Amino acid sequence: MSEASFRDVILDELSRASRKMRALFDARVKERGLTLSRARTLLVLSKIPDLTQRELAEELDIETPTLVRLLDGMEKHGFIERLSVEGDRRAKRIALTPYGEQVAGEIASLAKELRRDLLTGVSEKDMAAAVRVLRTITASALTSCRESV
Amino acid sequence: MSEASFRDVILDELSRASRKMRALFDARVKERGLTLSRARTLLVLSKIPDLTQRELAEELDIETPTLVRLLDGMEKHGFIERLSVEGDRRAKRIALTPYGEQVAGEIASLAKELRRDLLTGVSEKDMAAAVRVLRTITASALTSCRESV
DNA sequence: TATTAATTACTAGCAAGCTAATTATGTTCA
DNA sequence: TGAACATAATTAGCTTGCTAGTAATTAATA
Repeated sequence: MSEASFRDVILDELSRASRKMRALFDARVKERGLTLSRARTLLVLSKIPDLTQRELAEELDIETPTLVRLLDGMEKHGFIERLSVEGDRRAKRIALTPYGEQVAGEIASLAKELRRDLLTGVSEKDMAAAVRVLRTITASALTSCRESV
Repeated sequence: MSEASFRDVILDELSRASRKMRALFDARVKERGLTLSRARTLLVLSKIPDLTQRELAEELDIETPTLVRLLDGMEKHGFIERLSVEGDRRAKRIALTPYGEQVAGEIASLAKELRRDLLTGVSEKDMAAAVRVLRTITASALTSCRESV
């Protein structure tokens, strides 16, 4: 029947799924001052302490200016602190506050719940294929971007 | 080796791929005043003329306030016009300008190029699986969202 | 050592996306 | 008819994301 090929729709489906996922998670956690990005950040920070902003941005795969504003919000909400780095007065290391630590603890189960809600019925095989495709897209985007420089 | 399960990383990979795709396309077309969202909008408008904003938002699967600002920008760049709807003074129908029409024509090949660059090496089978997964995520997000209301 | 390079975080400015609330207009129905 | 309800576009306010450019500091090198 008259369905467009997967190739034709996949990029659209990609951004759609990404938006819907974010909207759902954000709606669930907004009362605590959380968002998907803040949750991701808290998770990373609880696993790898004492990252500088540069390192944290790399870990999250976002640009440093994006992180600056993300951290501004998180600092305002009392999740994190910016601390100085001895030996480099330019850098700041990001530390969880006790409150941030506590919230980070709760996020693990929220993330689990999100995965359960969004991925039930998805076979392990499809999941593997999807991850392959997503990684290809990411890698190719990077390559194409560099070529045009 | 010690890689996290696909289930654990897929949502992260999803938002990453989406961001990289957008960044690449935006970088490619920014000189013409285009963006990925504007391009998508132009494509829809060239296929289905005379949509109202409400209908267009539905077609694009975005909220109407998001569309308002999207159209503001596109109007400013001369891609589209807001025209009145006879019989309903609340509504506006969106029309391509001649220039918008011309740009819409160019977008088809830009989209093709994007798909080529991002999806080479991806098997049709993986593509199908990925689309299945993405649609499941989108549908489940909608369901979960409605449940919590 | 002094100058040049690179690096770190930041600001500014833009666009996209969301929700909530508003205004104007249409529709329904008592 | 009038009152209540529904709908279309908008505004306001928030977050995320990007690029480009800046100030301060550090590293490298002539």
